[in-house]
Amino acid sequence: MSKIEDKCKEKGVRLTDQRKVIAKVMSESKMTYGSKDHPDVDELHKRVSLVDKKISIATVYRTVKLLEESGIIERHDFKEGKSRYEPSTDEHHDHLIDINNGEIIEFVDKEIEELQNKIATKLGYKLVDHKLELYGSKIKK
Amino acid sequence: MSKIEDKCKEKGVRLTDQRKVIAKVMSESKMTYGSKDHPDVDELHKRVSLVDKKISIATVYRTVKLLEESGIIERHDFKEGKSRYEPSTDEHHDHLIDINNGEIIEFVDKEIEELQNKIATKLGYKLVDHKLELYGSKIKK
DNA sequence: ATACTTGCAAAAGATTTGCCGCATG
DNA sequence: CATGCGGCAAATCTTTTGCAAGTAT
Repeated sequence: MSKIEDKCKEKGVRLTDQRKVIAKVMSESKMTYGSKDHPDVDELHKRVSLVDKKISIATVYRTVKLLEESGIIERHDFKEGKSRYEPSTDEHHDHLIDINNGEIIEFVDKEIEELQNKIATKLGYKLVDHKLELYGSKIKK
Repeated sequence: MSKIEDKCKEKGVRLTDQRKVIAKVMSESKMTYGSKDHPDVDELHKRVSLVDKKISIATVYRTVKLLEESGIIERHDFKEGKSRYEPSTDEHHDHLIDINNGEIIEFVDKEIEELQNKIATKLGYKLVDHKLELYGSKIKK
């Protein structure tokens, strides 16, 4: 059983056959496609279709929405017209996107997290969520 | 003549009647609607229509795209389905979005800018662009 | 004349939804 | 039985584009 399936049970999200396939595909995302994998709905649909070609793209849309609202996966809107998804992780991370080839590098930086909290507080707000994306090009050596 | 019109001339962007109206509306955005103003295309179209109701929304789309590519205005994709725009400023700033009412607070923080540069460099990238959005709720006193 | 702009409506791309049959508790 | 779920196609929403006519250089 996949990690995401586990989390669904914890959160009381009902697991149908279709959802199990989608959960499995999401769970195996980085394992199979590398740490830079952040598939969009179309890509997810292609992958689940390999397992069960009857699953419609509408179901994929409905499921990622459900999983996102349950905090099980995360949606990102990088500078394209569509959303990309990844399984939620225990430790929050941010993204650096290679502007030349679209590669996504994940990073964790405690200092920047604290700083964001400090800024929000200074402005009179409680920080609930945040988005930090760096866009850059590879330095050649 | 509006500030944005000025910048168009500097950059060699041709100024048609329609573009002048759109430039004016963008220039007066924060002056007229407050520092929290980041209108979307639909809102811009409404505002330019008050000046000249013949201007089509397609022209507004084409013009904001042009202005954005020229660096004269900036596009933001906050967590909604559509883009919002604001005139470019000399000093870079980021945004805090009130999750309860959608209000946008702008802020500048040198420290966080430096930190981002440092992170990109450490990862072997030259930082070209970045996006930082904080989402929070107002602290009551 | 040549190249750029615009308005209109149609097209496109991503996402949502109505309907209805099907599955599940 | 009652509620929720999934497939399909149609609808929606934002944004882009083809075309023909108009404008500027």
